[in-house]
Amino acid sequence: MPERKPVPDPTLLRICRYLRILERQEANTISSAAIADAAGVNAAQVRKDLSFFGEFGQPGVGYNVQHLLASLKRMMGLDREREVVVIGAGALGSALINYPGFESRGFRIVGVFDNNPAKIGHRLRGYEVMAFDRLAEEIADRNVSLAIIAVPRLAAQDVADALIAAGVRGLLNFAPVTLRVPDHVVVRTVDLTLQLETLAYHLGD
Amino acid sequence: MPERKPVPDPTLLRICRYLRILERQEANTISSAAIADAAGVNAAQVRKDLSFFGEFGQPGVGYNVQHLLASLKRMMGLDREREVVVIGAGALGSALINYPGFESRGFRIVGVFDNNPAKIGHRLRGYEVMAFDRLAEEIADRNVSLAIIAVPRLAAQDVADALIAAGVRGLLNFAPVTLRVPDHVVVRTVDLTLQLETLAYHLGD
DNA sequence: CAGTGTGAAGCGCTTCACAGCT
DNA sequence: AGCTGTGAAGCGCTTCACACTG
Repeated sequence: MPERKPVPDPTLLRICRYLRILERQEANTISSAAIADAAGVNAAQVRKDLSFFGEFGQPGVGYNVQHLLASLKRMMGLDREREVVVIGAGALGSALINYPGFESRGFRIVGVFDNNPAKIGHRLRGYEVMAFDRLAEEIADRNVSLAIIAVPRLAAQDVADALIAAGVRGLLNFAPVTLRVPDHVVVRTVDLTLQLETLAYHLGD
Repeated sequence: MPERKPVPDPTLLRICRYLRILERQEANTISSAAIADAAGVNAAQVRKDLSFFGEFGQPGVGYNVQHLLASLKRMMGLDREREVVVIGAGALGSALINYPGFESRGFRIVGVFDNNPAKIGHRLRGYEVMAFDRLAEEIADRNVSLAIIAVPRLAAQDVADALIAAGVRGLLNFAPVTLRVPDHVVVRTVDLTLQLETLAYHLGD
């Protein structure tokens, strides 16, 4: 039996933050109020979020940290390793390749691709940079379902199309463009400049 | 007369995306439907978003691209340069320093800081890496109001505190932690792993 | 007529408030 | 008493629908 109601996206993002908080926790038990405080949200929000996945707490006591952690990881699909490929071996791709947060959360980078002949074949932080024409092969061989797109804006849609054709079902896109993908593919776009721009707005003049 | 109603945050983010779309536009005129299509949103949404800042369109015709572009840039506070400092000269900070999207949108990096003695004094992509103890001085001298935090999680809050004490009012935070800041400071946290984790959820098994 | 601007309806997330459990 | 789980209220963003305009 899968989940009854679709889980709101904001809830998913917060759950991941709760995971971080739980991992840093020393005590055996934690209350929704404590999680909420650490995450900067309302305590009812925390309980509501958790309720999408089941009942984990003990009234009058709180949540067992280890139990909650394990349960949430499983529900979020984070209880196993996942293979990821990175497309684009420029400055950003290079930084992402050994971003510690990926490995430590079970995302294993199994391939780095670029179409710049000057980069192909060379090693980048321990990974051999491969040409685009090996994309489909590697993705199929290694059962990759997630990809990180760190290529220039104009190349992003083509790269996305190729990845999807090769069987990738989730894209983390760093190019400042709205990618068109079929329904069965999920895209998250992280636009680094966008965030700075909204900060500029809030500064006023 | 400033804005009447507070502009919703989702609207601000979308307006920035509309800016991108308008910049790539060749025609003189564009309709809300065309903008909406390019941005992947509803046309009414586009019109409503724009209406927070004024009336820019001509019924039966659409919007004058150049006029709308200039108006939105002004309203978003993006019609001038802004000085930014980057804290953390690791892989991520290094990638951000010459991320082309920043410069091209008027964000000028005027200082790079790190507390690693092995890095201080060295040049990184054209910038001299400075020690933390020069933070306050540089920020004051150069009238910096925005900062990018690209340091490890445990250092992020201290760095934020120092930046705020030095007068910075906007923080773009890449550390996976909820920063505590006073009301007059705005924080945007970009958590790279978070996005990947929600993708894992959507993959199902 | 094609397309904007907007009041009003719709919808979904957040917060409240409290019953119920330990 | 303390804290969870949740129906219901609250609130804000999104979408609709249409009067209005060139």
